[in-house]
Amino acid sequence: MDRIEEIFKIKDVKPTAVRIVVLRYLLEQKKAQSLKDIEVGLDQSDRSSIFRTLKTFEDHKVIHSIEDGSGMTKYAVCVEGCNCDPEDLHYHFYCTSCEMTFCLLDHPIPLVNLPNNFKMAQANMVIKGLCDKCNQ
Amino acid sequence: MDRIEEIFKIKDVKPTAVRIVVLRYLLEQKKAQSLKDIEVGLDQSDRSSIFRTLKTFEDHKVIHSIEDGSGMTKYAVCVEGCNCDPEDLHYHFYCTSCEMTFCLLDHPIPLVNLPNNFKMAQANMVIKGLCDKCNQ
DNA sequence: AGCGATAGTGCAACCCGATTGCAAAGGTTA
DNA sequence: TAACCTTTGCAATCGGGTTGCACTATCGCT
Repeated sequence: MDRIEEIFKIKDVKPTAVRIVVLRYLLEQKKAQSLKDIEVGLDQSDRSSIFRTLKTFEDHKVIHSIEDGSGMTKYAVCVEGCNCDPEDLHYHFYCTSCEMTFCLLDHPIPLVNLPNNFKMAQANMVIKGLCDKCNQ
Repeated sequence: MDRIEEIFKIKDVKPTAVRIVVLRYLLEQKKAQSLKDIEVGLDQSDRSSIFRTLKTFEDHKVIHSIEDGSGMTKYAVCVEGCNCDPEDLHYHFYCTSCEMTFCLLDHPIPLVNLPNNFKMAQANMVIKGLCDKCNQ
C-alpha cells in the first residue's frame, strides 16, 4: 500500500480522482502551496474541485492551512504525528518588496498560555518587512 | 490646539475634511477598526476616500495596520511613542466559531532575531481556535 | 484678489482570492 | 437495474481591496 492510500485510510478520507492527484502534488512540494499554485501545478484542473478537496483534507487533518502574509492561504501536508499544534509550526517572514515568503525554521513558536477554556486550533505568525536582497 | 491637530502637525499630515473625521473616529474607538467598520461608523462616507486616508495615515505612522485573523485588515491609532515595533504589539486570538477577535494583551511578542540584513516592519501573530464561550 | 498648479475627494469600475449553486457524472446499496 | 448519495466541473457570486478619472478644494505665487 503506498503512502497516499495509507494516508486516506488513516485519516478516513475516501480516495477519489481529484483527491489523489491533489495529495500527490502536495506531497511532492517542498513549500506550502496556495490554491492557485495547485491549480497551475495540476495543469488547470478545476479550481472549485481543488478548493473543496482542500477543505475536506483540512477537516480530516490531512493537511493544515497557513497564512504567511502573502494574502493567499497556503496548504501543506501534515507530517506524521502532526496535530497542527504550535510546536509543529514556525514563523514566516514576508518581504513586502519582492513578495517572497521565508520560513524562519529555527524560531519555533513559543507556547502562549491562553485565557481559561480557550482552545487553540492553529497559529499564524507573520513578520513583514524587507528581506536581505530588498533591504539595500 | 486639540489632540487631532497636534497629531497631524507632529506626523506631518495635512488636515483635510476626511482625514479629520477618520482620525477622530479612530481615536474614539477602543478596538482596532476595519475599513468597513469605519465606513459604517462614519455613516456611509466614501470607501475609497477612507481607504486612501488610511494609507496616508499608515505612511505617516499615524496609525498601524493589524491582521488579526478575521480576514479584514484593521487599523488603530499609534500610541504616543509607538514605532510600530513588535514591543508595541501583541498576540490576537480569533475565534473561528463566533468570529470574535481577542487581544492577548499580557503576551508581548517575543523578539525574533531575523536572518542577516532582514528588516522587520510589522508583526502579526494570530492564534485561531475556540473562545471560552464557544468551547463548550 | 486672481490664476495656474497640486492635492484630495467621490463615484464607478475593476481585481482577485474565496466560495457557492446547480446539474452532470460517478459510486454505492438494495 | 433502480434509487440514492457523493463528487466533480462550470459558471456565477461575494467581498475586501484597489484604481481611473473627473470634479473640487487648497496652495503658492504674482
